[in-house]
Amino acid sequence: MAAPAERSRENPRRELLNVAIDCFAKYGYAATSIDRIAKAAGVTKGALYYHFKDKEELLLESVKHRLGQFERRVVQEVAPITDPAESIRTLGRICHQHATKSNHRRLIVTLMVEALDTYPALERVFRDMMRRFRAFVAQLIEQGKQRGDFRSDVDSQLAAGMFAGAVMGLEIQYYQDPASFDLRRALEESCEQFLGWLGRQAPRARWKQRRN
Amino acid sequence: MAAPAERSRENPRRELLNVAIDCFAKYGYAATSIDRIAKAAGVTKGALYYHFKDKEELLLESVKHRLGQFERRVVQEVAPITDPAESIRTLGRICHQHATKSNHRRLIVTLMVEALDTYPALERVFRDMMRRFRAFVAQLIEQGKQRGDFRSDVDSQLAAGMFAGAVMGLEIQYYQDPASFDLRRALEESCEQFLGWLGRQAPRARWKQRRN
DNA sequence: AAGAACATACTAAACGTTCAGTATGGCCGC
DNA sequence: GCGGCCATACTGAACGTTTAGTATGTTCTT
Repeated sequence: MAAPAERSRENPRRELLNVAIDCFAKYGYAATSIDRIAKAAGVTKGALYYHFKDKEELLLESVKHRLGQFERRVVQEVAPITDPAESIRTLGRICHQHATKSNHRRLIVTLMVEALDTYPALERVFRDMMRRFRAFVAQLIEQGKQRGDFRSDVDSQLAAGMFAGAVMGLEIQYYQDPASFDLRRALEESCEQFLGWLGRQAPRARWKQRRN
Repeated sequence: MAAPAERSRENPRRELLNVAIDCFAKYGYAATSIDRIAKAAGVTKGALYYHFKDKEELLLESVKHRLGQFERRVVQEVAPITDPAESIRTLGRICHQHATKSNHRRLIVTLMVEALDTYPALERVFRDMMRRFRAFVAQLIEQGKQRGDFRSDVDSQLAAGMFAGAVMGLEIQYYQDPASFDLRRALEESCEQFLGWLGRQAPRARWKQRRN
């Protein structure tokens, strides 16, 4: 047997989960049939049901796996940084990596939208995740305020939501049109825009001497 | 006839399309069965297949309807405005309205994500739409540059993508967690952040005298 | 009475899930 | 070193359900 065979035979469950993650990230939940995962893994449906209770278990484990990896990575990379602005930039870079070099972010974004009003369990997982994410960013912003780096008149929670939104929206445009959308530059500039906004003086009574 | 019956009996096709739009916007394409639309409309499948060829025709008409309305509304409201900054703000307000008072934006965002690598026809529709949207915003930014309102050292196309991304990302967070996410404020602040960024002097060599 | 506007009843395919059976590899007494 | 013994890791077929789509019957309108 020349071996078109398959991957490392040790821990086949993990192997199947990886294939499932790829499928869910690319096609979403509904459009990923058990057969599709099986075919992609070079096995039959039975193999999947040997290792997993049902399709939902596959899904939830996929999500928890990628979500956990992403969040651990964020905490681990941001924790040692003392400058909040640099923390924000690092966050942007991690998201970029996990949106291009791996499919962490794509899995999250895709399933998060699909879950809306459709898969309550998933919906809760992602809602909680987003709340954690916003709380994490908000705390970074609070640090920046206390250091005097950031304006004190911004709502940290709101600002965190704005950051999270920018990242997600850019990612979606990239997934949808990678040929004509430069995710790296967009994310970098968005970070700088965000930091510039946080760093400026309270911008009241701007635009006084307007031309029109 | 006292008539608890149903909506305006005139143009039942339009009626059914409206119901379909609501379902697609809320549940997406795959999770919306023909029976679900029929039940929501108070009819049976027969009625739907009498007026529409198949599910895909229903979908494409739904999308084109809402997309057309949205784009016409944008052009119509923005056209008479001479100040590009005010145009951007208006764009933000329209998106807010179409994300909260109606389901235009939700339909677009939901189906756009679901279509990724799954429904090629839909994918094209949305990819083209996003390109038009970015081109439209980019042109507003160009105007601002020529008026001297905006910095000339930003890539208009890139900036347009950043704006589009911010809007989408905020909307998703709102759909997912309306109780704890204030879309109006987030959109307003994001517009101001964006305009502030466009309006400032070229921000080179900032952060020279840093504390840390 | 005839056609438009449906409802009802059905077909066919896809899909998730179950299950009986099989191949393979390690282990253990002998 | 070999045959029984068992666990792991599957295969392949079948079942029940869901769902898009169709065929045909029914009612209302004019």
